[in-house]
Amino acid sequence: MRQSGNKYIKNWDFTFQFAEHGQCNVTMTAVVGHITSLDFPAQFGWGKCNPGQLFGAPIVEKVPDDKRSVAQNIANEARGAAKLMIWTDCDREGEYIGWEILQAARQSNTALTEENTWRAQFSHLETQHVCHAAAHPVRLDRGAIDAVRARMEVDLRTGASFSRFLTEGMKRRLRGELNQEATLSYGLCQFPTLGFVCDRYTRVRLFVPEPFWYLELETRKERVKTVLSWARTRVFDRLVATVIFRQCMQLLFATVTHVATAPTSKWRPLPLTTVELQKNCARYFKMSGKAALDAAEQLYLKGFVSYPRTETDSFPRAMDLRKLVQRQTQSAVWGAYATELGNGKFSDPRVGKHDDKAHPPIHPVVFTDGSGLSASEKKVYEYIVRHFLACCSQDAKGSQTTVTLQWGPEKFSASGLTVLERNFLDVFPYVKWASSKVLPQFVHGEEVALSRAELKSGVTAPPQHMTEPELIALMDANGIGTDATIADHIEKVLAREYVVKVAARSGALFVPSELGMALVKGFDAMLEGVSLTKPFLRKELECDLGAVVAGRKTKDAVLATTVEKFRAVFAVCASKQAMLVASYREVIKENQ
DNA sequence: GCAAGGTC
Repeated sequence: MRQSGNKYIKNWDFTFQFAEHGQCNVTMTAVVGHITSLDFPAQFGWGKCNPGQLFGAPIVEKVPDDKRSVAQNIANEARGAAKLMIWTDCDREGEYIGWEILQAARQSNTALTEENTWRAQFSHLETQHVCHAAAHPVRLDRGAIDAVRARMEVDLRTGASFSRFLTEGMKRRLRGELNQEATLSYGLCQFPTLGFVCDRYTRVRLFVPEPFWYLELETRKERVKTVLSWARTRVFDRLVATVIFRQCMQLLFATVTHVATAPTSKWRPLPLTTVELQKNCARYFKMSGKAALDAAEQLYLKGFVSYPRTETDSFPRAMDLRKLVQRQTQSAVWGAYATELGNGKFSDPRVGKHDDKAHPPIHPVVFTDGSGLSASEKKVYEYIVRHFLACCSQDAKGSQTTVTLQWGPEKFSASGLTVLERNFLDVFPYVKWASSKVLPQFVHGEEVALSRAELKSGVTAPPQHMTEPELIALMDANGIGTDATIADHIEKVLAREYVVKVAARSGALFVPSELGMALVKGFDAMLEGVSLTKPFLRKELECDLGAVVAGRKTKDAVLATTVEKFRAVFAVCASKQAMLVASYREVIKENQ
């Protein structure tokens, strides 16, 4: 092992027998994410050109200062190499990073080309799997490389142009009204994130409560009171409710039309992904998604848990999960449960539908009793272990009885649950599933006397303000950001003071600031038929990038149409900038 | 001073 010029990177020399190339002298080294970043040449820097020019400006690849040692190490080690083999994550970004590595290597060795560069395909680090990857390399995937390059260009051009436009334009026109220190940024991910928060806020503010009416029945049998709810749930017309109620009231009995008892179960969780970890830490521990991810990363660097950024919700078949369960038996808290699993209660985890082809689900690797960990690291470690043990358990089993009564023309029902086997629930206290009161024995066709029949009324409740787990779920569902960046985008809209985090008894809530609300209202007012505050443009881009990967579209075609689309949107915004300013003053006035 | 993506 030799040190490199970067303290995180070591160079390892060994020999290896490759199936295709025979015995080779190998140097294995590493990078730390992307090596290069896109930027505009100096003459297109901030304040040096009209922001609208950035849609057509040249773009250059730059090695940022903190990556110079990484690029230099690749160049040093590649000198004299006959072949290059890429072992980065097997996802789109990993493919592009592989291409960046090839460019860095070519700085010292132009004999290296895409023709003698090989790509190992692997998604976890089991020995067998890694050896198979070494023996069956493929080529770098041009489609994936092109797709990432297109994404980078679109993000840069749109982000830089709109951010400069907003920061310069808004501050100049709102001198004395807007904080002159502020940076007003735009990004294809941060604006939809802001949009979700504003949308919810507006729905809460504009909510008009609506009265509704419903029928409720009660029977008393075997001295047990059973409350039955209406099959229609509720109606919003008082007259309709009254007419139905009068009709029913002529009958003093209801008839049992259906009674059934069926087994039911509460499913154990799917193998843990990053998004799920962040949502659940936010929900159960009131941690921010960012704090949860940071803690998980620390745990990973200390060797306690697997790689924390993954979208995969199924374990590789070859993984020895029982061994991982066994390591948890020494815990004073969940050790007994792990021991039970080892003694025959182990069950193969459920198989989810997501696979990022790069990492397995998050799981504990090494046991720790938590000493030496921070408070958040302890919480996150315990969550990861309990989630993993729950995955390797059986579903909870129960029995559900449902009874349906016919009262005149209307149907009513009640159900009772008996939990028979708790299984994973014993190690996973975050999920609640409890037996309800046992229903009395109803018999099909039986006429039941009613102890109470009521026409009740209620009022619809407003939606609640946005919570962090809800926001994370919305971003995930709409393709805003990735497992690794969702928390960053939330931090970004907070840092820009577009969104404010308000403490509440149930956990933090997100509401837009006046500035955030003004931007969303302003952009929505300026534009027709296209929205910068909704997730659709990002989704369209992701869809086009998928087409590039699949070879249905070329990078240049996607870039041409996407950049043109944003150039046109930018032109509209630039011509209607007064509307943004008006929107800001309007929001301020409304709040006074 | 700008994006979003990767990561110790």
